[in-house]
Amino acid sequence: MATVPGTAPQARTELDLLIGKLDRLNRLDAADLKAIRGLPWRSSEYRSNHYLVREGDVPTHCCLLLSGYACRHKIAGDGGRQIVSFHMPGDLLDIQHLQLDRADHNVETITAADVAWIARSVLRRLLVDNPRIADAIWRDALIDASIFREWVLNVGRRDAKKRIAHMLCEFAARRDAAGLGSPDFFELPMTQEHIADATGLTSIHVNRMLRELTSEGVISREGRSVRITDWDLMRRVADFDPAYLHAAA
Amino acid sequence: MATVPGTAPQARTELDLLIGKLDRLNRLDAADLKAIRGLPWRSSEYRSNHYLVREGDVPTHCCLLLSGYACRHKIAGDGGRQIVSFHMPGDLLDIQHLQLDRADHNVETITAADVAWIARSVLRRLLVDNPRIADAIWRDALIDASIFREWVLNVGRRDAKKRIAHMLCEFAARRDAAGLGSPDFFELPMTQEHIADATGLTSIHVNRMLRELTSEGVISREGRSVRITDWDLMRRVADFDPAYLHAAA
DNA sequence: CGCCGACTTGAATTCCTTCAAGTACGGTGG
DNA sequence: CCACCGTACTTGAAGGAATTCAAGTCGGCG
Repeated sequence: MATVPGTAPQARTELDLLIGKLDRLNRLDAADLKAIRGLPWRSSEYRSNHYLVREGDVPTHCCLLLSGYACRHKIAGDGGRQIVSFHMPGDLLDIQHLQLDRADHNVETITAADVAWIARSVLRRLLVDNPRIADAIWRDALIDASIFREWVLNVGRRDAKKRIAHMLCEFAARRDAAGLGSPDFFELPMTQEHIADATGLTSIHVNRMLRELTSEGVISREGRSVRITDWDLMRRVADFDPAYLHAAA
Repeated sequence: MATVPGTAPQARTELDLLIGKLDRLNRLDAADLKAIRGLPWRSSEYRSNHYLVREGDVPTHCCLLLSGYACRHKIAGDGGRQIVSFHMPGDLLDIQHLQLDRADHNVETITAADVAWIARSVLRRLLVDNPRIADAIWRDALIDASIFREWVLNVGRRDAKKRIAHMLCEFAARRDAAGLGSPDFFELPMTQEHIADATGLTSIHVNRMLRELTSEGVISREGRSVRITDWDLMRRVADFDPAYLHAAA
């Protein structure tokens, strides 16, 4: 878990994913880029299944995922886990802590991951001084909320196969929009248990449904790699309409 | 559906609920109050089950609920409806349209309601000019997102009785926090079908679970009025912890 | 080479849905 | 005033999607 102070500008290509994302949300100018690149932050490496934030924490820093994958989740009274979002490199994991003092959910790595920590106060100042960045980040937070709404629909009103297919579509579409690779073929970072906890199912049933999606020719699999063999069919099976992601046209 | 231009300050007690809510989220000063009271808006009355915003719309105005109740919902491909939030007087119903151009869900009245419409551009200017108001509104939006996360958990990982009980707890707690009345006894504005569509169940099963909650002495009912007879038991049955509402201590 | 986590498969069970009636209530018009 | 109607609510029985329980396989790693 080496800690690297980020000082030299040329060492900060890690921020390029975030900058690209914010620029897509709201066109940034040179001053904005300079402000982001000048942010003081320190990064740490973590193994898979490491808690970055725990429910109840009073965070002093916000975290940015530089590499690897993470999720946010809540634990029910009976111990059941509900994953509420998946995250990929370039995502801010807990931007709500700019305004809310206490964490209402957990943030945990799924794979090994590099995370940049930025002080809350520094980030707040950045937003006050750079309205374009502020707008971009608020848009990001509001899209986050839109995704939660779609997840409520997914878990509340779709059957198991559609839920899983929809989750795969969303992962592919967001990955594509973030410039992280093709939406047709990709390696899933999450286990079938992660998928189960995100879709409100058991991992056993996820396994069966993935099998069915495969046998029906919607996807093909090799290990954790997935190929969406028929996107047209997939969209129908998953009831997937990417409008809720509010990705730039 | 009479339309009343809001011009005379003394006619604007309708805004007091919103002002109270924002002040609770982030202490406002006299200038803030003046700015809010000076907002140009027009209000309309609507019957129950009236669409205020439709998925796909490009809204020019944001709406504020002055009286009555409303919900936001999405429709699945098979026609199933998923309600993603309930709203009460004083709530801004679609603040995300400050930043996002296209509605990703519907907003519909549950009861007869008075709604104030405020132009997007006017609201944006208000937030730029009044940072305290901006912070309050962003906090509100982030709490909204927190509630969505809890709903994902509710629908994904709790059984039918817990889901319904949790929804009742949330309604009571938010109503109480907004100063709209006691959390122990209240009239539900929504039908059992609304409850079903919010919890991912059928109205038939909602009916049976309400019956069970009643026979177990957790609640008592008369028409649509509900009394929570044993809050301690209710919290346990519902797996309810109000921390996610981020209500001021 | 043996162990552990992730994945796979089958059978029994359960919670919730679907289907099918029927009741209660408020509003409307004859 | 009351018959009529529509909406919301209630109840029972049958069916089904997903869970639970129980084994067992596969692959990577110490």
